[in-house]
Amino acid sequence: MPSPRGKVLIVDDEPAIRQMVCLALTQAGYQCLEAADTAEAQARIVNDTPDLMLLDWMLPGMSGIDYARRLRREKLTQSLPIIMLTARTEEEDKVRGLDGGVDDYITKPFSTRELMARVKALLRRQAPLAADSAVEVDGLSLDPATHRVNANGVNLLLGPTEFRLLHFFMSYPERVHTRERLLNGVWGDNVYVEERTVDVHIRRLRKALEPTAHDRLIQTVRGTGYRFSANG
Amino acid sequence: MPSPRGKVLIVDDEPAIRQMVCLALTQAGYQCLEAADTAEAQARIVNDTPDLMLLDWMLPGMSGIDYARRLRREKLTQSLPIIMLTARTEEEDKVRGLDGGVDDYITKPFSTRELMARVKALLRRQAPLAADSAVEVDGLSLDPATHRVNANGVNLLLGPTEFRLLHFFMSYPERVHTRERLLNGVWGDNVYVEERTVDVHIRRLRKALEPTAHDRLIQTVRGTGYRFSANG
DNA sequence: CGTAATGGTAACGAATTTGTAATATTAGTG
DNA sequence: CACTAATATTACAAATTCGTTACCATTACG
Repeated sequence: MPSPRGKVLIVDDEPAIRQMVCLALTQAGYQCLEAADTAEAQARIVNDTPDLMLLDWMLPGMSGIDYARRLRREKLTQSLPIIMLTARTEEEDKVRGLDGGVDDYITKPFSTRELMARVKALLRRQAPLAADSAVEVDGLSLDPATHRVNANGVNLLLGPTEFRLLHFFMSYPERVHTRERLLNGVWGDNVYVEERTVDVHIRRLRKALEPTAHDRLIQTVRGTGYRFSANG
Repeated sequence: MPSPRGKVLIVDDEPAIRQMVCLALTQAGYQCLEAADTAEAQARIVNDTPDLMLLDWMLPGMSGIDYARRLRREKLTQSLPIIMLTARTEEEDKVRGLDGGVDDYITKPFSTRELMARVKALLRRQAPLAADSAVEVDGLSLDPATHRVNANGVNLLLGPTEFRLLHFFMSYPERVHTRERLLNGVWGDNVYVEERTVDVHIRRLRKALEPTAHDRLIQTVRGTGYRFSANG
């Protein structure tokens, strides 16, 4: 099952299109919000703070271009990524000149694959860059760029979750983390997993660190959670 | 007044488009060259050595795609970054399969903002890999200039995609590359191809490197992607 | 025009990973 | 020293990820 990646608002007066787009978005792991006109869109923006907007060029009342312009003027929506949906029948020249600060265009009819690619690309461009600098504690080093863990020169092999868990620990050492905090930081915010599952992955991480005795860095804080610390 | 950042050649038979693009490029500090067809383009390339080319998909005489292919075969233009301008009215399926010798695609209508972003991104990204210098790792050498791969003195035969894939790997060794990253770097941005396709080409590259056991350099990083590394 | 390359996708099985439950062990407390 | 709550460990089935092959479409080339 895909994990949530972001909220996308589709603004289009045709229910069929909204439905199709939403289905594709949902299957790709995005949360989908719908609006049939600019008034609804405005409400969605205020209440649900979408991460990206798909905006139809033609809308009843106010045109998509005019709406995009207005959004660019408002502080709240100034940096909201917008992908404009244009109909092929529109004159290309018309659309071209009316660039209202839109980030990308998609021309109908479009394939869901193309739509997904553009949504993904735009969201990534927007997302803050993940700090992937290497961390090192007490002879144990982890490098996100090469995805390698090294203990006193020996290469250690970790599973994906153990790798993320260790990365989290090494990024925030010397601090007690509750299981809930670990679940949020390592598994993701909206993931439902039993808290006991953390214990199991702690076990797996410890076992992986055993060969070089670095499992001592992971300490149990009874009644609270776990801590990663170089000090006994 | 912005300082010159590079020479960009726009090849399009519509004067209006050339003019619009050139205006935007000039304002952004690039030097702009124009060509209405492939003959003019050829002259510009020889005389002015542009750093990047914007190439219309449809041109009188020879199509942009065919021209791009030819450029890829010529030594002089082999590594000239190309952004293809495609009209959405073209069948999408046609465009999709077309050889990835092209570095990026932009679909008309496009915003000048998008165009600038892609030009900038491509020029910046091109810098490190643009060097035609040969790469060598652990007895395996690849020479972009002669388009040859050599393993312990034995000449290896790779398909075009496998060659680019290996080139990318050897240019950025040790780092993990997600499938998405590989698609962007090897196939070109904005090309809609399934991520699993990467697996297949990894397989083909591995098979090609098997005779000299250099397939060991390509490592799977489960849950993330692939890595090219001389270290176990 | 036919034949060989080449490229992308689907599909199936193998290997790995993951979450949960069941069981064992430990630490804290009176 | 027992008793309890919290954590550790193990086992296992479900889910995911990857390797591999086969297949079809397209292109290059004789």
